[in-house]
Amino acid sequence: MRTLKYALLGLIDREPITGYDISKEFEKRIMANFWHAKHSQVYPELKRLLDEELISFELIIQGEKMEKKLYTITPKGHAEFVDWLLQDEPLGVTPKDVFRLRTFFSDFMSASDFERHLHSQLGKHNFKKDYLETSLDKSFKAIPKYGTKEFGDYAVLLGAIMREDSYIAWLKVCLEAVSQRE
Amino acid sequence: MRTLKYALLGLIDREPITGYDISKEFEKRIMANFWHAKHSQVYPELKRLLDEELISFELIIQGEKMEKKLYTITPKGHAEFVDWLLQDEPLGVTPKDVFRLRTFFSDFMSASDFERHLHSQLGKHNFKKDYLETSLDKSFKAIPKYGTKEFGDYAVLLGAIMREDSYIAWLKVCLEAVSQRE
DNA sequence: GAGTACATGTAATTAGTTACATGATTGA
DNA sequence: TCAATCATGTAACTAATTACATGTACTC
Repeated sequence: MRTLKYALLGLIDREPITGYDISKEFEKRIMANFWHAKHSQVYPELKRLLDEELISFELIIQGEKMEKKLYTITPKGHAEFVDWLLQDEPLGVTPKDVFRLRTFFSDFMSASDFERHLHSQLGKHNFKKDYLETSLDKSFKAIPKYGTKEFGDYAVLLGAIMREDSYIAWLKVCLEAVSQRE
Repeated sequence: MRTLKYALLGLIDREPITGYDISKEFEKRIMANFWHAKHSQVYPELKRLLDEELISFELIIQGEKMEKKLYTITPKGHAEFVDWLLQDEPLGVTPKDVFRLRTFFSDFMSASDFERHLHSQLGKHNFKKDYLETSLDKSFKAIPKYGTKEFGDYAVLLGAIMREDSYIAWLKVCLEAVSQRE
């Protein structure tokens, strides 16, 4: 389906960007909440998009001689991106989740081992939720208007928080059920 | 990380099962809510587990001459599985989500195109949620006790419903925000 | 001067998908 | 007898990760 292709085209369409900054976006910025790719996947894909004439770049010299490539989308690239954006896809496969897999097999664990697992997960998801909520509060004083980049940022960040909330609620229900065994 | 290996070992540890039934479990049964693999990935992995002596099989003749392989876990396989089960892993990467990706880029769409997308997603997730809720109601009259296979089934099914609820709630918030633009 | 972040790539391997391939059984 | 499902596999390809590889710039 080449989804990475469209993730890159969209990012570059937002504003000119380097491969390094694209990788950072996937690793720790807002996009990390719904897509990811290592730099070793990003650079070859950028080369491919260049070959397909969907993007172009300008060489920038940073400091004395360090080169960086600032990528810009071409009209052809923009057209392909918007075309993809409007497509309606069937619901994809449910995402894989190792912790749910462990939960499915929880009858092979003692109750105390499973409780330990649940507390550990709860801690991690609470931490992540707090981080996301702080990001939201810092970045948005009000709900951005639809049609702006900020709206996209806001919507996916809110979605990520709601996803964490739901995961945390599920973990608590599991904890409750385990602790109420006789 | 070879997670598929442990998914297979766990399933086989639950009760002896054929490769065909494992594939069905990943494609449309309860495991599909948190893991998946095509039969073309399952069969080679089963062969590998055989080589590693973690599982063994018994040939069953179905009808006149159709052969099927009923896999059983070995003591070595059980030990490796339980060892994996107790391990605590860091939170993995956030799952990829194409619809969230499209939402992130929603400023490249007209409001009506984005609304159409949201309604389409809403329909799909509502359908899935209804299906999951029906499954839960049909299979469980009461909350199963911890320590049974049924508890694992129940916990992950409940988690899947909560995940759908949360996704639906997010889609509704987005719809609200788009329709309230001036 | 040392450590961290910036910046860009390739190579080897593992994971996963799509397509190819074959044949038996069951129920309408 | 026809279609759906049962049942098992391999081949070719795409996607993604881990490891290798190199060098610059900035801050303390």
